[in-house]
This record gives sequence, C-alpha cells and structure tokens, in this order.
Amino acid sequence: MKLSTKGRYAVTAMMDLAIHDREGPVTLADISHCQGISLSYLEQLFAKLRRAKLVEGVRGPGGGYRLGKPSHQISVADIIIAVDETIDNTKCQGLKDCNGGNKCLTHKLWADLSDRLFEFLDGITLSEFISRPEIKTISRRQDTTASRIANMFPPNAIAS
Amino acid sequence: MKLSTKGRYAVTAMMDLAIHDREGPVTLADISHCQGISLSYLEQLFAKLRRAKLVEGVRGPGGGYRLGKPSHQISVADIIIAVDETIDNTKCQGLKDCNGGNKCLTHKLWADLSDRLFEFLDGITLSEFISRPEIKTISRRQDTTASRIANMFPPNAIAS
DNA sequence: TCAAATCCCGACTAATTTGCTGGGTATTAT
DNA sequence: ATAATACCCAGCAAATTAGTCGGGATTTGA
Repeated sequence: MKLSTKGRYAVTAMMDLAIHDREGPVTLADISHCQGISLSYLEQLFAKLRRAKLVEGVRGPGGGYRLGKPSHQISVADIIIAVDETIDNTKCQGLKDCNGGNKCLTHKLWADLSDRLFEFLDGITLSEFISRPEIKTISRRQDTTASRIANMFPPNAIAS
Repeated sequence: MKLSTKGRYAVTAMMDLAIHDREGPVTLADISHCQGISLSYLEQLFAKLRRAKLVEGVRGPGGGYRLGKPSHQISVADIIIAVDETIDNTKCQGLKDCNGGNKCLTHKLWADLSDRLFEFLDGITLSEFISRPEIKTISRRQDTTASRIANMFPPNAIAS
C-alpha cells in the first residue's frame, strides 16, 4: 500500500469521472486542463485504470472516458493499487531470524497496520463523493469544446 | 499525507524502539542489522525523528535512541509526517477556476479524503503494538554486542 | 470520403526521491 | 586513552515520478 501524488492524480481524476458520469464520457484534455496534469501522463495513468477495468474508453469525437463499474463498486484502494502496481515488499528482506529464532516482529506489525489501512481505503467508494449536495450545482462544465459537444448530445443519446 | 517505503522504515524502526523501550536505548546498528536498512539512511531518518521530538539520542557506549514521549502519545501519522516533510500540495496548482467560477471541486474532495486518512493514522499509536501478547516473549535481543552491554547495564542504570 | 477528435502506444528526457558510501566530529562509559 | 556510539554532511547511484514527443488506430460529423 503506497500513497503518492501518482495515486492522488488517479483518485482525483476518477472523482472527476464519477461526478460527470451522467453527462457522457469525460475527455483527458478536460482533466488535464482542470487539474494541471499533462495529457500524456494522464494517458499512462488511464491505461492502467483501463487494464484494471476501472474505466472504459470511448473513441471518436464526443468520446472520452467513463467509469467501468458503478461508482459504489470502485473504492479508493482499488484506484491506488491499479496505478501503483504494489509489489509485495512486506516480507522480511532476507533477514528472517533477527529476533533469536522468531520472524522479524516489526514486519508482522507493519503488515497488520497495512491491512488496516487497506480496509479503511477500501471502505471508501466514489459514490460517497457524488452524493454530496455541493456537487449538483456545478456538475456541468463550461468553456470547453467537449462540454459543448456534450450539450448537443445529452447523456441518454449514448448507449451504456 | 504521503506513504512510501521511507515512512514504512520510520514506522517499523519506531515500533522497534517502542518494543524495547524498557531495556534502555536501542542502537541504530541493531535496527540496521535487523531490518536490512543501511546505517546512514537510518541516521537521516532519525535526524528528522529527533527534530520532531519523537526520539531522543543517548551518546556514548551503551547509548542509542529511545522514544521521546510515551508510546501512547506517538501516532503513526506523527512518524510519517516527521520523515516525509509533507509540503502542502493540496492546493490547486494555479488553476482555481476550472469549473465555471467555482474552485476546483476534486481538490476539495481529495482534501477531505486526506483529512480522513490522517485522522485514521493519527488514531493509531505505538502503544497498541507493544501491548500485544506476542511481544513479551521476544522482548530481549540476542547475538548482538549491544544487547550484551544492555544486559550488563539494566534500564534503571541510565538516567532518563 | 475526409478530417477532426480522441484513445492508444512506445520510447525518450528531466526532475525528484530513495538509499548508500564514506568521510568526519562530539560525547561518554570503561 | 580507547572504543562505542550518536551526530553531521557532501556527494553519488539507482529507482521512481512526471512529462514530452511522435506516431498510430478508431470513431464520428460533415
């Protein structure tokens, strides 16, 4: 379980998708512009999110990305693990007998802590964020080509 | 709030200190040997922990590090923040008006999530780990010079 | 059909972080 | 005095992070 700016980028981008999910796909250009992340870097992150089935891409004009599952099935832990590709580094680095025959105790304690953290983050889903009252008032973007196109084609025009 | 191997090293090292607190100072050489971290890297981490008053150093032979406060006053969040020097990167990177005059919403949502995570980790203190039943059986080290010296000089011989 | 919008992909570069090496100095128990 | 230890620091190498570049491939509107 790792938590870096990379994970933060992914989580905030996914929040963006969840908030605007009803309006059809969100373009990476929008997210790039909004959150100040480079487009290609976002593409790399979304490639991982796509492989983890957390998002799905829609090609062509008016396309973009949308959530790959209902928002209540996507947890913060899911997102972070998808982009961070956590290798298992909780095992004792070749030093198992450092306490007189017992396995390294602190590693076990850390593993326990790490598990608790994972459970905590796994219990928080994207649906929590879109259910807030302050979301609805600003759920429609302005000043971007994508939103203009989206306005021409309301959500129900795009098959799910 | 960042969570990397650096933070993990610091937390496990602090667990080590907490577990062996009754036996006098723990040397960095011990931790280095036990957890497979280089001595100098540990020195860097402990310099930060010391500045944050989480540990205090005892110089000279038989010295080492001990906790700077009672274990129930040291949270996991304290340790991670001490070594990671979290700069405030939650603010909108120069792009405040990305939602039609409103502040960037996802940044607020992330800040909320980050706060919850902090509270979670701040609620876990080192005292939780030393109160476990499996600790007492292995609370005394073997095979190290430091422990032999420590045995010669029981804890009460070292003024706090 | 054609061009635009967009996802997709791989390689490259720059910045930052991580972790280590190796040299010191200060303090203190013996 | 000597050895053990904390403490300090400059620099270096590897890994990771972040971003760039240049090209596709696919879908859609005109």
